[in-house]
Amino acid sequence: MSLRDRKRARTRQALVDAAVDLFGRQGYEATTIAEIAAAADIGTRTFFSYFPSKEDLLFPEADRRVRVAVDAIAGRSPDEEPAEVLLRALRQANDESGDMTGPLAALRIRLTMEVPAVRGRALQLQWESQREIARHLAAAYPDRLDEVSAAALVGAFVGAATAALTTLLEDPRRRTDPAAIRASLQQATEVALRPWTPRP
Amino acid sequence: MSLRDRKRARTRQALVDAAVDLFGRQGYEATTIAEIAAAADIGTRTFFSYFPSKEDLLFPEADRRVRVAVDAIAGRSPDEEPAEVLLRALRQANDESGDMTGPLAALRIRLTMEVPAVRGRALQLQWESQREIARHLAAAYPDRLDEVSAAALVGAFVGAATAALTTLLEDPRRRTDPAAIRASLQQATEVALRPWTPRP
DNA sequence: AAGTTTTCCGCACTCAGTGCAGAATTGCAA
DNA sequence: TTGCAATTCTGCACTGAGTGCGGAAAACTT
Repeated sequence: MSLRDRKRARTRQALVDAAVDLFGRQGYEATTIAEIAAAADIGTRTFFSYFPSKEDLLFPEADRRVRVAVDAIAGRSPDEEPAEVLLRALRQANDESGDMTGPLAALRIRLTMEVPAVRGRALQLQWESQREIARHLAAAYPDRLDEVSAAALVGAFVGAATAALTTLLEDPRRRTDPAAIRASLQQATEVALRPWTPRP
Repeated sequence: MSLRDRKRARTRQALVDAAVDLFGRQGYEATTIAEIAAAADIGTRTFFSYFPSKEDLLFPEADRRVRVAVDAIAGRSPDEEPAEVLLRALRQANDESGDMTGPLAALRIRLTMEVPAVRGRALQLQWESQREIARHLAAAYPDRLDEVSAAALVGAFVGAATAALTTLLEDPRRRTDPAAIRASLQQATEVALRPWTPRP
């Protein structure tokens, strides 16, 4: 890794840190990009060569989750059902992306609920991830899933998990309890996948 | 309906018409709000008392679909399963909202795929609809569905249908033909909902 | 050390969106 | 019809996101 790359990574991280700090202290909308850039000690104009928009500061590793999920699909075992692979892939994406904890994650959850622009960006990123995963899943099971069915399967799963998790996180009591969250996520995935799994 | 209300409705429609025309001819991003307002013969400033943003011009009846779906839930028969009611509600929302045909609908489909800002708004509106429907469904089955399960169920339905429909509409041949769109919608909901329907 | 490539960043700009205050329009009552 | 109150319209001034451009600065290469 060259000096250039290291410096660039450092600046990028500084931007995220500055943003988390400022968003947390003054709120999202009250913080301008100029302030964030100043706090990270770069010119305002330069900000846009690191992030395309203000919202993206909150999702600095959006592609990593997708990569993990895609790898999980690639590493399927020969007798796994599509729904099983998908379940494993999404679980792995949540576990391994390492993005579930820390101040950034907490802030992201809060702002996604409170600020429409952030929610919009979150939904858009999720949508793109979902499509990418569906493409890979369809490619992994060319004779069992056409593209439309794969999209429906992934859509059902992600939709159920997202909706359930959001509803859950709205309750301030449950929001703080990791065990409750994990349990409900489990419940949601079961609801979503039940129709696709073989019945007794 | 008073003069005021009628005039207001007429202006609102004029804005949508002007926007459809301009978006279609020059593209979405190349059209400014000032142009649209001028075409509808109102001041630029006044635009924002009709629509909160440029994107919303493409979704002028966003609440109607939700109302239809909620009414459908309210009119359930006593022995209907939650999934059946939901299926009927979503079908009805698509059929009755009358928003599936005409130049606005065609433009909306195209721009939702092509312009990120439009897609973001579409996803956000869908998200809100979904939550509203989930709330009503949970209220309709207080002893069978808790809030989280209802959210998961609706999320799975809507997610599957949306993903399937989008994948279908990506085919440029189908996208231009209203009959094909209707057929695709039918097909998409069938694919998406097949797993939930009773098996032979 | 000199030249090449990449990154930085100030400047000027466009456009979305907001607050405000006054003008215009409409509704209502006498 | 006229006069008054409520609502709506709209110009003005402003903020902030985001872009294009061109030159300065930094990093890489030989």
